[in-house]
Amino acid sequence: MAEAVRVRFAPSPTGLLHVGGLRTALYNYLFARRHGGAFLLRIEDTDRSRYVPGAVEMIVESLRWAGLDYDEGPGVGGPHGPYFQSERLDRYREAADRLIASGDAYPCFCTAERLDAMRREREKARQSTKYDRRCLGLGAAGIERRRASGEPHVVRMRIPDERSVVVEDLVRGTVEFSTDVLDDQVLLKSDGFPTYHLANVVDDHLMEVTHVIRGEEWLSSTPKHVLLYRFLGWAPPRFAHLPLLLGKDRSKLSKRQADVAVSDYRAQGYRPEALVNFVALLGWNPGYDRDVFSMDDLMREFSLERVGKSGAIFDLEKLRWLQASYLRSLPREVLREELKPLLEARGWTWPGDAWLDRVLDLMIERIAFVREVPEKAGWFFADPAEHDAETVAKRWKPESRGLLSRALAVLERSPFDAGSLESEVRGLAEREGVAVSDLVHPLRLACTGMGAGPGLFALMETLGREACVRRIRRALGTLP
RNA sequence: GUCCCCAUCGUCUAGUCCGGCCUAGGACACCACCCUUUCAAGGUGGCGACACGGGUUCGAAUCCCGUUGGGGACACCA
Repeated sequence: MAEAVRVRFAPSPTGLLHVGGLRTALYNYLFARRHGGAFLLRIEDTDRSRYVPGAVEMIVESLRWAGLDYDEGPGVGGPHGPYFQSERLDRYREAADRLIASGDAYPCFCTAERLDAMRREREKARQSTKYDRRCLGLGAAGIERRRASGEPHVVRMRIPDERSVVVEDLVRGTVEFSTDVLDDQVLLKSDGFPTYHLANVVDDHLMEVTHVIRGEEWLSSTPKHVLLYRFLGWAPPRFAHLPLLLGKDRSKLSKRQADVAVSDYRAQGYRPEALVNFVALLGWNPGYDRDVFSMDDLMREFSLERVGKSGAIFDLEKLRWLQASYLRSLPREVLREELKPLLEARGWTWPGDAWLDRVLDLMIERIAFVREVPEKAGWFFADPAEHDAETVAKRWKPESRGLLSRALAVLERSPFDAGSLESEVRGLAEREGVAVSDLVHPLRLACTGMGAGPGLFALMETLGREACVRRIRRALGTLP
């Protein structure tokens, strides 16, 4: 119990970081931080055929963006390196040799073709498709001869007969497997690279990992790992298998069902705090009614005991809500600086920072992403190209034209602050004997081209007299 | 097919370990109302679930068994 907690996130560099991977990494990270332990990143690049150049950098970048800094791993080093499995081949080879020597593993010369044929046949006969152990009986001399002749081979673990293997899982409790459903797993491939199972066990031991926190898809291969620890004479780590993240159709979340890459969400403008908060709540809860958590809060509160067992659908609605609320909590300067390049990209200019802050103040309650300012309120920056047809149909009445031209006359002389504008317009409405809204709606339509948006008087003040007068004149000219 | 896991509102979930405090709580979404020049934001309220069947018990969302449903794993991929 006094041992220091060490956990790891161990992705394979086959593509972008997946939101499911982000959650796994997050739980590992939070668990480490909560217990004052270490969080390591290890790259499981043992399948050279699936290796994607640049994937490591993309994964690291996504983790960094999300605020998950690791204590040991690529780029930061550490006492248990290297942190790329492809650079640790000698360790796996050594472990495999030990297993062969103890009789817990054996070389296998069967070709992929033979294995295929065997599995097909067995499947037809409705038998288990486990390896038939043809190479288990090979004598030492035979093995040596075939090895010497350069015949390719793998190393398989020898699953003991008729035993049960118990996995004590921190989230699932005791799970029991019978060894006769376990296959003689390949540990070392013919190219000399280890499979996941061997590499994972060897590295977790060598890196002194105390808790293996990973997705539920690994639960069924855990008995093999437990056996490997036993064969090697090592104390196994504690296991915690997290419920899966599901797509809308309730199957394991994958591409095609939604955007799954962390970078997709980043590109759409989601805040890392929102994504992290959202994903943290998919499978974990604090035990009391609260759903907004900063990373610090999570570090303080997280515990594996409160991780659930059932899969959670990755449904974006709550993420959008979190996103909007995080956006509103951001300082104006941050929003402003993010907004500038978006405006520049459209060729729009503005009077200065203070003015931009006013725009932001008027828009902040109405957006979830900074990019929605130019998308929904471009009229702050450029005269509207047209007037929204639906609004025209709904708000532009026969008497609107006359009302608007009289309003124009008033506005040309009125002081242009929101308070004065409001009392002028209200005064006019009273003199005309109409409702304030009969003036407000046409004015909004003229000034913004739209039927919805920030309060009219504040918006007009921000726009300024010149722009408002120009737009009202233009509306008078184009509207029926 | 075999093995393993899971099962409370549409979604995320509390409650399940240690049965009564649960006429099942919260959040998102949705609906209504309030605020209001619009749209939001905010406030108030509403809609809405213990998969099913058997037990055990004075009493079961909670324990047991079964059924059904869903998911995962069964590669020289991780």
